[in-house]
Amino acid sequence: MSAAMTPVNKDIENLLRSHRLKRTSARMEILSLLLGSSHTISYNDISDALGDNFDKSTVYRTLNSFEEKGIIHAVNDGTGGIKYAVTREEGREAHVHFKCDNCSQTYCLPDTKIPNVKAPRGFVIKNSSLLINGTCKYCS
Amino acid sequence: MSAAMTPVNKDIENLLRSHRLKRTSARMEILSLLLGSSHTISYNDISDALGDNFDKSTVYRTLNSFEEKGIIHAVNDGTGGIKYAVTREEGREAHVHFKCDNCSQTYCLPDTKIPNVKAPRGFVIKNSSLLINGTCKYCS
DNA sequence: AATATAAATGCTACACAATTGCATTAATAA
DNA sequence: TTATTAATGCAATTGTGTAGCATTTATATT
Ligand SMILES: [Mn+2]
Ligand SMILES: [Mn+2]
Ligand SMILES: [Zn+2]
Ligand SMILES: [Zn+2]
Repeated sequence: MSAAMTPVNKDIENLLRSHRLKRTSARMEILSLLLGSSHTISYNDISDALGDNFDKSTVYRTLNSFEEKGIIHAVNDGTGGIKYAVTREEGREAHVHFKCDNCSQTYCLPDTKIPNVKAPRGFVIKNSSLLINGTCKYCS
Repeated sequence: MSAAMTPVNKDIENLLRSHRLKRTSARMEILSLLLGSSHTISYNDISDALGDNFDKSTVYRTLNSFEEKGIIHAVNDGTGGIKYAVTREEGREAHVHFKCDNCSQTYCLPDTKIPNVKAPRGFVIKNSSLLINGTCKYCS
């Protein structure tokens, strides 16, 4: 409570304030996890990392709030259960996600954009998501 | 039971026999639904169409059998719950799926192939799935 | 046609992800 | 400091899918 605030904490507070979200410890800790992760994380990852400090519904509601505000985005890698990652500048455009068959982590590839495809007559494209499976750079 | 067999039923029987699956009424009816559908269908679609003639586990197991044999393929359109479609000749290659925001049906686009993407160094691609959202040709 | 065998089915229970209503508590504004 | 509003915890509930096991059925064999 009285310890000097780390820059990271300041960043998180600003992020919350800029989206008009109250600064609660659940949000601070969950957002901190998300910001510090190189890959997408699930409810279970959060639950494991934070113990049972927060109720399941709080965690899910927190993730939903972040997503509504655009702070994070959801990734469905087909393993049942949604994963999330912070949306960084380069990743605002629709980017590819990569699921490693070996370590089963799912990564944002913010610089790998989804190519345009031409749908058949009558199909109007709004947006698209591309999931790649394979071996990630840490496993190959 | 004694009515003349329709050609469609013969097709279905042959399909089952060619994959060494026993001809049961669950399989006949579920495969008939799948063959007759222009879009992917879910467990719930099957359950609605067939009433409670078949147990939930039978339906799921039937779908899993069909998928293992390659008769159908699974599509995850992010709505929670897997959908299935018969794999037709043109669709054996990885093709795009289209989820309509209006009618919320999900379609195979067997002629729209998934473009190759170049992943960052170290990421080895095995396969990929591309889901497009928008308005389908029946809704536009 | 009767029988044997292996597979499919129905039932029940369970697993897991996620959501909801509601009373309580905490964060911010005034 | 108080009032207001939003967030939280808890318990129950929903939704999707799986699993064990006794029973039934499809098919091959006699
Ligand atoms: Mn991403
Ligand atoms: Mn398809
Ligand atoms: Zn990996
Ligand atoms: Zn439509």
